[in-house]
Amino acid sequence: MAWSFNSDKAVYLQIAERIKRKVLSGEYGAGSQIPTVRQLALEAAVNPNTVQHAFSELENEGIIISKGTLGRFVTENAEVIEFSRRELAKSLAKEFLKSVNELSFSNADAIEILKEEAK
Amino acid sequence: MAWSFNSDKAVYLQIAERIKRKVLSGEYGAGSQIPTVRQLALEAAVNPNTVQHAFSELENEGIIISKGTLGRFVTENAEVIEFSRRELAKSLAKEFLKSVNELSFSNADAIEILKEEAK
Amino acid sequence: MAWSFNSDKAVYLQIAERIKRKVLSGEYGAGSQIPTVRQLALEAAVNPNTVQHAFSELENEGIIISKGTLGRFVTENAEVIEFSRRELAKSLAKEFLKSVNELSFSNADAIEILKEEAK
Amino acid sequence: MAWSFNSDKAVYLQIAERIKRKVLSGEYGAGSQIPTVRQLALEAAVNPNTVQHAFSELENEGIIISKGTLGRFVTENAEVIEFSRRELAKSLAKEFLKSVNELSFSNADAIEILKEEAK
DNA sequence: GTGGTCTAGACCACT
DNA sequence: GTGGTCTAGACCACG
Repeated sequence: MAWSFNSDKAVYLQIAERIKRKVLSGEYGAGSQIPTVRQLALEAAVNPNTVQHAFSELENEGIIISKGTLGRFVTENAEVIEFSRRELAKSLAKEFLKSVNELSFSNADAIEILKEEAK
Repeated sequence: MAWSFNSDKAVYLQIAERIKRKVLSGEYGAGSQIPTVRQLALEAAVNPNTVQHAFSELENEGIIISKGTLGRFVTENAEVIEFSRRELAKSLAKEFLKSVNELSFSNADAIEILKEEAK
Repeated sequence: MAWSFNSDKAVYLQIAERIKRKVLSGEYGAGSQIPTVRQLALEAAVNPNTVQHAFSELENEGIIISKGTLGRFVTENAEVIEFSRRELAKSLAKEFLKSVNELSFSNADAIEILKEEAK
Repeated sequence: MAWSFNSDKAVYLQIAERIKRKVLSGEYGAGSQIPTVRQLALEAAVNPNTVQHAFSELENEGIIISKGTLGRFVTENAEVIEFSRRELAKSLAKEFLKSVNELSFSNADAIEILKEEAK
């Protein structure tokens, strides 16, 4: 379970983010079904509408697809997933850069430090 | 003010983290005085004991030094600050690596992506 | 006023559609402010959330932009508007084709009929 | 059955329109019998008088013919059907033109767009 | 049962 | 005041 929310981002965005990561990491494989609105609402202890809102975001990105009464599924379009995967990685990279820049490290420093850690 | 706490880490560690960043980023310069326990407790809307606990952590790392009744000050030992700065950057790098690894990117991929974003 | 809703499409989509047409037709010029959520909700006699939902759609398309407490504005990006304008025209053309096809007219017939009417 | 009515046109005209389309599209072939007033009234969940009114319209156009106690039938006069079919197509063309004109497209643009979609 | 839509009403921050 | 978020609860259609 372990649904904990950070207070400074909208809950529905945090839910969307988690689902997204599960999809992009492959935990939810292409074409596989996603837990229902009501299930997730129960687990996360939020209103079903909030989960609905989260799913809307992911549908806009094309990551998940609603098949009406059959439930929601991960898209089978590998390109969409690949694109989102790369975009997410890029945004993580930007975040990392921003953080180390605030510590007065240059971008070149950041790359050096990362290389060191990557060994 | 905007003090918001993430629910999955102890609050006192989160407070320590923030102060630490301010020191390492230079916002609180070497030798400069740090706001009092009461001030910070008020801003963060937490118990003064919690702030006290946060300070203990930073004192253990040698980043801040208590001068008794005069208050607390950022260490003037540049080496300590430099060391912590680098340690923090390393841990950020580790986090970044961990995140992108979860997206099925290799460390080499991570470095490539970072280089791309660093431009 | 005259807000009448068709029963076979979601109300929020019908609201979005109307706003969209006003933008694409130039009635709401680029950069101009759009009526507030509450105003439209009042005029249309629907819940503010429904209007909010409508606006979300248009924001996803990039047609309108929220400036937080200042209100919502038509995008100043002429390309986005031009693109949407053309897309809408295309979908109207498709609808027209579909309708006349159901009357057993060929696409060539449709073009002939249109040319006749266009004089 | 899914009979849904638009709120801005008289219901009897909407019913007439639907029956007319079924005739002109060939779903109701020349000379074939048309469902009874009662059947249609039931399906559409409206008062039989409303359906009666709709039939009157179609009789005036000569599209359907009442054979007293035997019921109502689609005219076998091919010219009448052909004429109505063309008139309906024309009015659809006018509607299409009007819509795209409102989007600031010229009639020539409309024809271009239609040709593009007709491929 | 499922997703989808809508209402009524509340609270928050201030792009 | 504004947009934004969230809750509680309802109804609908059936992908």
